Amino acid sequence: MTSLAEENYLKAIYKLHEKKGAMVSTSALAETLQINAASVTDFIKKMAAKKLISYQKSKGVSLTEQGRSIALNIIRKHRLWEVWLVNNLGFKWDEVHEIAEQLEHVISDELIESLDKHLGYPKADPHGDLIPDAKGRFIKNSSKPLLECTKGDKVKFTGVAEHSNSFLQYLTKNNIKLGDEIAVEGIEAFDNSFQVKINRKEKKLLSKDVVKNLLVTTV
Amino acid sequence: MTSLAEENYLKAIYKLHEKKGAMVSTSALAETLQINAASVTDFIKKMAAKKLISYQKSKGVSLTEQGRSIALNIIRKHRLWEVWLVNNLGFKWDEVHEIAEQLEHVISDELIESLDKHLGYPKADPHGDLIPDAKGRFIKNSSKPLLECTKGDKVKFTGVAEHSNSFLQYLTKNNIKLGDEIAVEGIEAFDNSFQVKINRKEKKLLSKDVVKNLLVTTV
DNA sequence: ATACATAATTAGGCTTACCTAATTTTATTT
DNA sequence: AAATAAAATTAGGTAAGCCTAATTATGTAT
Repeated sequence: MTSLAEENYLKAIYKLHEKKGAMVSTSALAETLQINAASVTDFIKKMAAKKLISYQKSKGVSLTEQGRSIALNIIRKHRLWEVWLVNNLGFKWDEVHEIAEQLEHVISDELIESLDKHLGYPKADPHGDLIPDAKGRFIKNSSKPLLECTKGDKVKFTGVAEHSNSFLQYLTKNNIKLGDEIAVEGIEAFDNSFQVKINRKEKKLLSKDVVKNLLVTTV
Repeated sequence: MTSLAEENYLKAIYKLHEKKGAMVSTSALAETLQINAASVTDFIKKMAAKKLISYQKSKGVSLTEQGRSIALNIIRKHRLWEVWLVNNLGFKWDEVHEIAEQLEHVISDELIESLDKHLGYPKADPHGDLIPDAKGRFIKNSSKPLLECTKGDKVKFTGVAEHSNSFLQYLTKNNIKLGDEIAVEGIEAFDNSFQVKINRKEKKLLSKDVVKNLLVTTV
């Protein structure tokens, strides 16, 4: 059995590894989990003893196969619940994170497989994050930040690299939604702001902070 | 905030009070929660200090208004989740209890109100147990055990007084479902078994153990 | 009313998951 | 390379929620 705390550590380690690569530091974990670094050191030693992670003193941790598999299962559950909350219960994409943080810890394979089926086996959550299958496999996609595009590119908005409410609400307020077509009409060299046209209609100016967090796929 | 343990104690106290009336004993709580009596004594003292229950040493506990309100909220959530699991995810009525035991502790008023709406404001769960509203109020119904009926009565099966899997599966196996009409055609004085006719078609013999756990409403 | 059985409580302990303060290790400057 | 800053660890401690064993109440039968 894996405790609630262990599940949260595994998820945090997975996400930090995904973002920064290599070993995950004690302080990074402490920061994301909002737990004192001393407590983290303590806890990761116990997790290493259980073979959930491998731990090199003062160097950081990484997931074992077992740990990675559990982490992906939590992420799978989190994202499926988010789909349900948005598609079936009518929540907005900036309202579902906290609730899914609780629902992801409910234990029942039958439940999660039924939910997956009920939702029609979605491939991504409401933020465009991919949903791993029951065996922890992703259907790889090829999205990249809009920032990496050049003038003349025509792409589809398929995900966000930043999940804060303020960013999600900015997009909502500006009527930018997953699936929208984005045409890059110009890039300001000075501040990297993008002049774009959304869905062949609306012209918009997007700041660098925005374009680096919009993930897009070439159509 | 109310901890998981507190929520489980409150729910157990509520149910024991409902079944047996009056004060709930330490040993009854220990038995239902599968926790040592000494631990229960300890815990109820802390709950009494928080005004969740009132506790008379060596006499037992009862819920305060606050405790009752929390207990009813947990029960509300449990039953709404059961409805969802059966109606939307395709689970059987004997498969939902454990999952709902976990889901009932998820905290979000918005979630539970959206769920209630999504389900069409159901009045009862898949076992016929009434669902309290957000303020902890029930729409009282007038069901009674089939055992209390007499020959010639024609009633509707609206709930079960026993929630064990073996009983629920017995009913499923014998094709007896909520909403069925039951006509009492005869009662055997010796063993209190009932000769009934279900939905004006099937004749069935039901033992006393069965009829005392079938809750029915006069049509 | 006394003896006995059952229920409840007290006392002392354990584990999990956190904390602070002090110390050691690692990385960065100068 | 020494000094300093930052990160990580160790040591000792706490609260929640459980445990066992021992003791004290309560209820029942004679």
